[in-house]
Amino acid sequence: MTTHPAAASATEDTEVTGADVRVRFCPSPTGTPHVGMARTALFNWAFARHHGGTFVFRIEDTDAARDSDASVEQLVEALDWLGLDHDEGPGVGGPYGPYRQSERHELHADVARRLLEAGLAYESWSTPEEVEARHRAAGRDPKLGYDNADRDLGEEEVAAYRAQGREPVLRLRMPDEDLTFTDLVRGEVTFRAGSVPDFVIVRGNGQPLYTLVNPVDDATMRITHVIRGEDLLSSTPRQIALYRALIEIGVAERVPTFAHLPLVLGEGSKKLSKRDPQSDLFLHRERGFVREGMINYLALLGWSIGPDRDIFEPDQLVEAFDVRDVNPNPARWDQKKAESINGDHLRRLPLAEFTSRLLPVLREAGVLGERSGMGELARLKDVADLIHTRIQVLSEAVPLVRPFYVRGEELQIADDARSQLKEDSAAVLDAAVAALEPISGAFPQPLGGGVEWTSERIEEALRVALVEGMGLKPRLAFGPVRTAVSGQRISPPLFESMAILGKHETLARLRRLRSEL
RNA sequence: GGCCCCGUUGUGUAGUGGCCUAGCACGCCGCCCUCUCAAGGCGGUAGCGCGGGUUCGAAUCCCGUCGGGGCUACCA
Repeated sequence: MTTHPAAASATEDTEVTGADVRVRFCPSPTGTPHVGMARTALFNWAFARHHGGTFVFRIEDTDAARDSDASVEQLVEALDWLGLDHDEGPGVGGPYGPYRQSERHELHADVARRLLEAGLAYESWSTPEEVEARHRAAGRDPKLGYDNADRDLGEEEVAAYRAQGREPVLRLRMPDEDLTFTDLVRGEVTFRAGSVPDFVIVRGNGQPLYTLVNPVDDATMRITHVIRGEDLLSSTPRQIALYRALIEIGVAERVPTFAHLPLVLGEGSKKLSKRDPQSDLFLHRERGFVREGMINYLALLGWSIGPDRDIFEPDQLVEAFDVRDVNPNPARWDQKKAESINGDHLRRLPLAEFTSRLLPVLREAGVLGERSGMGELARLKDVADLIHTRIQVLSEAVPLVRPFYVRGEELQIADDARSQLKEDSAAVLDAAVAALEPISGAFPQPLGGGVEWTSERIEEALRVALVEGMGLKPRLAFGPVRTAVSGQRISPPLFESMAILGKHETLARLRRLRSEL
């Protein structure tokens, strides 16, 4: 992986390191942010931060028909959420701006003209139909692509085409030699001479294409490492050829180092498509992924921090990350693993922090109002403590927390919980009420203490009454009580829940279910 | 079809000639803990695609083969 090929030129063999590193994330703003895109951004960011280099954010809005401002905003929001801060970009500026491709047309047009003047690019008049017809006539595969037929046309031929009113595209002349480069992820990669035809860099209508604009912007922004998805691997020989041409006309000073990240696959083995809901970064956020969990899982898609560990914080990723360690195998998105990782991060959060991350989710779900009083928030912290180890994504907190914020009469008793009740449930609930009645529900005294309504007292009283008194197995004894208190078959710890609800509310719930039996 | 990439348990990975009777994590199964569910602890399940070499010795090197994937636009 570190073996060096006979370098095509010195500028392709020397890799920039340390603070001179400049990488970029340059999505085209179409649609909503994709997890594969987020992973690409993450690795670029981690690489830059690890080396103390520069992370550039550039909007590649080359395709006016598909690009949208809404998408640009979502991209920014995604980077923001993940905490992938950039040093240069549309919002923050920088010495190599502008950072929106659509604002760089003059540069692109100028470079195209110079390429043409230098004879490195040429005007091409063939239509796709004509190319295909020529292949057929020669008995070749019609799907071979452009045949370089317009490379060296004579004056009269050009004049004839022009007389027909045709508008030529501009093509870059590909070198007639093998193209080899060292990919930081895959090692040495070689494309055979002649396997890549001369490609279009400017449309007939004068519009420059991605094939031109992307390397030109990278070159002029002095990008040193191009870290991107494997789907772009096959366009690398074209870009290297273009870079060499740019160096010749003085636009680029070097060919950057490339690193192609493995694809992110969905279920099965197809590339995770934009249509797949699992590819939608914001859907995961809505489901309750936290930044730390998402970054951790994303990083695991092709990389690992060590042989016996896979939970780490963003700063530990930065500390350890090297794109050379990225595995070239395609990685499958595994929702279960992703949520497990997220659950680990949730548990790592201090209780106060965990609680505050829960707050917006609970408000969104209508469990809490937009404005909460001190009492409501204090109770939330107690409840959060009970569910802290019980959820993997924040949205799972909603059904667990809701019972603590409704009044007894509004509490929904789930069907599966109700159907589990036995004939003796009425007697159990009666006994529970009788056992709890004597415990004082008084509020704590100013200096603390004096509280009798505690989980310990509650548990003790119920055990004596139900387990010892009625001779019931604990799970049978507490089942009906749990249903009455939470409305659920499974709930946070029962006695602690009752302590939080308070005596009045607890007894009301027990009596209510009792009355329905 | 052409070009290119990839191939370790179901999934993600560790592994760069002997430390590998292949480690870790998720998943799955079981046990412990236990008021339910989690968390936690313990144990189990399952893998080097295949075939040839090279070597005293190969998951690791070479060749072939099979399989999967990407690209193949006047999209990005």
